[in-house]
Amino acid sequence: MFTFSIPLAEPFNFNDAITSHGWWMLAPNVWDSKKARFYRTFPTRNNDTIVGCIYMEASCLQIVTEVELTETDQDDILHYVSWMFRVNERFEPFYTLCQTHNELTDLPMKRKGRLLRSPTLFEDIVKVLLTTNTRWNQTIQMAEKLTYHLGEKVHGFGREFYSFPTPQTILSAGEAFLMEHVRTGYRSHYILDAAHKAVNNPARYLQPSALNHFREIKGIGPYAMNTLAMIVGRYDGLPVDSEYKKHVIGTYFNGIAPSKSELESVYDKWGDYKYLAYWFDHYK
DNA sequence: TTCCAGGTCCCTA
DNA sequence: TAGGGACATGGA
Repeated sequence: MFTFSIPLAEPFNFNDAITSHGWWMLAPNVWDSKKARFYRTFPTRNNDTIVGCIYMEASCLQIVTEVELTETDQDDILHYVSWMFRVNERFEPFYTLCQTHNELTDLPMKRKGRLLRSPTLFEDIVKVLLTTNTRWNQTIQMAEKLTYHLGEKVHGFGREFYSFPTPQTILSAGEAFLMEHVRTGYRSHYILDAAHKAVNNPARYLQPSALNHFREIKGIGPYAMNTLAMIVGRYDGLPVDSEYKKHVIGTYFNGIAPSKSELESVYDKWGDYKYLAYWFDHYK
C-alpha cells in the first residue's frame, strides 16, 4: 500500500462532501459509508488505470493506492482529488450569507456546502447529459453501463473497478454501440458530440475557464449549463428542471405554478450563491 | 397502453 | 421570440 496526503487549509466534513450531491452513486465512484472510504479509478498519463482509496484523517485527505506511482502520476492524482473535493474553494462568503439571512445556518456550522465533482470535466459533462429527461435510477444505470462496456477493468482493494471511458474510446465505440449497450438513447448523439469536441479542441471545452463554451455542446441547455457552472464553482445560476419546479412550487407557492420569472427569482437574495442555497434548501 | 422523468433541439408562425 | 412536437429508454 502506498499512501500520500493533501493537507486541508479549511477542514470539512468528509461524509457530507461526498453525499451532498448524488454523484457518489454514479460509476466509477464507490462509497463505503460504514468505513468512510471513497474509491474510484484515475487515469495515468500512459493510459493505465489506478484505483485510489480516499479518506479523511487528521485534517488531511489521505489517498491510498495498491501500486507504487511515479511522481508524475502521484501529482496528477493529488490534482484530481483536490479538484473533486474542492480543496481550494472558499465557502466563507456563502457561510456569511447564511448567517446574514439566518437561513441554512447548519451549513457553516457543519462546514457543509461542497458538492462532489469528477476528476475530469469530460466525465462531468457526460454525467450531466445522463441526468437530462430521465429518472435518477436510469442515470445510475447508464453510468454503470458506460464504464462497464467502455471503461478499462482493473482490480483493486478486493474488487473490480472500471475506468470512466476516455472521449477517444467513446468516439471509437460510436452511436450504435452506445444505443445498444449503454442504453443512452437519443443522448448518445450528444455524448458523441461532447467526446468529439473534447478530442478536437480540449483547450476550448475541457477547461473550467471554458464554461461559456459548454453551451455549444449538443444537449447542454439551460439546466445542464447551470449544473456545469456549479461544477466549476459558479453558483449564480439555477438548475431549473422538473425537480426544481416541484420543490419551489410546493414550498413557496402553495402548489400553484407561478410565472417563469417568479419561479426563478426565489433565490435572488443569495446572489452569487443561488445554486447552493437552492440545493441545500431542497436536499437539507 | 399511456405517461413521463432532475431537457433540449428544431421547426413554425 | 415563443410555442410545441419529437426524441430513446424503462418503470409505473
